[in-house]
Amino acid sequence: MSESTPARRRGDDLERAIFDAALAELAEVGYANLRMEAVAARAKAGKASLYKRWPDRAHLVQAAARHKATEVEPDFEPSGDLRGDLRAIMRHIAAQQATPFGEAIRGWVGELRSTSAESEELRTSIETPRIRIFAKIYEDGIARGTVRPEALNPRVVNLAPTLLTHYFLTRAEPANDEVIDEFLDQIVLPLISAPPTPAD
Amino acid sequence: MSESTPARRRGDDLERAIFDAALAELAEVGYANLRMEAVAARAKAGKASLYKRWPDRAHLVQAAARHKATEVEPDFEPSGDLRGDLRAIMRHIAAQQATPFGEAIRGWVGELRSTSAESEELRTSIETPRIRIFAKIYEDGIARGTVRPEALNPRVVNLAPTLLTHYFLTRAEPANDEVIDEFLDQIVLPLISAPPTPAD
DNA sequence: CCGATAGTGAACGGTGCGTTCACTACATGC
DNA sequence: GCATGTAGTGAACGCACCGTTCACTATCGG
Repeated sequence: MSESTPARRRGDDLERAIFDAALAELAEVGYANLRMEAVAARAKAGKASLYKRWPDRAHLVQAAARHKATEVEPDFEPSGDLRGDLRAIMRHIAAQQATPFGEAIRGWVGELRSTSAESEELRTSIETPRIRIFAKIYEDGIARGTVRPEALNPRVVNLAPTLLTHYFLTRAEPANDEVIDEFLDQIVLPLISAPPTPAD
Repeated sequence: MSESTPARRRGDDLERAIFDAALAELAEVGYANLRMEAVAARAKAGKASLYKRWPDRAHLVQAAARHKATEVEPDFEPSGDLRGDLRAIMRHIAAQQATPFGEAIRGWVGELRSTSAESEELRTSIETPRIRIFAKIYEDGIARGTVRPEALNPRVVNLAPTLLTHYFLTRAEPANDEVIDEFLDQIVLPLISAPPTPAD
């Protein structure tokens, strides 16, 4: 029968199951109330298997977040509609924050104390794909003359994600569509848009 | 003698002592490792006195942060030097984040789950005085013609604090002077500055 | 098919939580 | 200045979860 041998998992297989369990628990109870025992039970794994891999809750959650973060972002091709493209990406990021992944990030932030290689790694693994996409959009806009070349400055490229992340971290939920539009129309677009070419 | 009667404190007196102890502990061990017993011991108070006032660690820290936040910010008068004024205020905020207060904020963020009246209150009690100061600076700049009137938009007024807070939350430490200058020169000033009055 | 490797599940001591209780210091009204 | 109520102390307690250990078992590779 199907019950007799429950098919014991190992290695990456098991690891993925643990990540899934951790993220599911995060969604249900939040980082602060995450119990290692609950994660283990949910993953149908022994606690020892968790502690064999990660020294504590913080590292487990960080690893789970990194796991999710590295799942390939769909490659994005600018459509030429600058505002529309930015809006789509920003909504995508906000939607991601509404996910267990967002809860993992919140927990990670709460636990941060000193700059560690691991936490730097998590941060860049989240930022890098976002930077790539925004840079692509801005490059496209620059080529079309709608965006100022200065928009490619790293801090500027990171601005939109920064606004979304800050909003998410300091409230209970991600920015909704209206807030995203405000970010766009009041901050991002005014900053990056090329002047209306008066003498061209 | 001085030792015989240790002068038992009550009410606000005791409460302040507890806040001080909590903030000192936060500075030493961080939010994640904050122990109620340690706070009580440091404040030379009974645990019961803590739990009489706040239901748990999260509420205590939130209250301590609010307590610090409402300590009056020195009233700031714009000097006319837009960049210099902004730089001074931003450095002030960054310095505040390097303080136990910053650690309290980090803990509060990590614990946030749903929008509660208390957490909204903490957020606005931090934002409001900052908004007042930045608005004052921008108004002054508008009067002098160096700042665009659109700078008074709430999201724009909040931009500089947002950048600082996001930086602080996602790293182990607050923005240093160089980062602040980059925020100013690459984001804030380009966004708020009035165009160089070509036809005036 | 056998040895090595990796996972399971239960048990354990330790620690901090949040509560309770008998006791004590201070504050107030008389 | 004495009696009474109020607020704080400090120790103790049960509990939940932590992180570890161990005897056992399933799976993998040769």
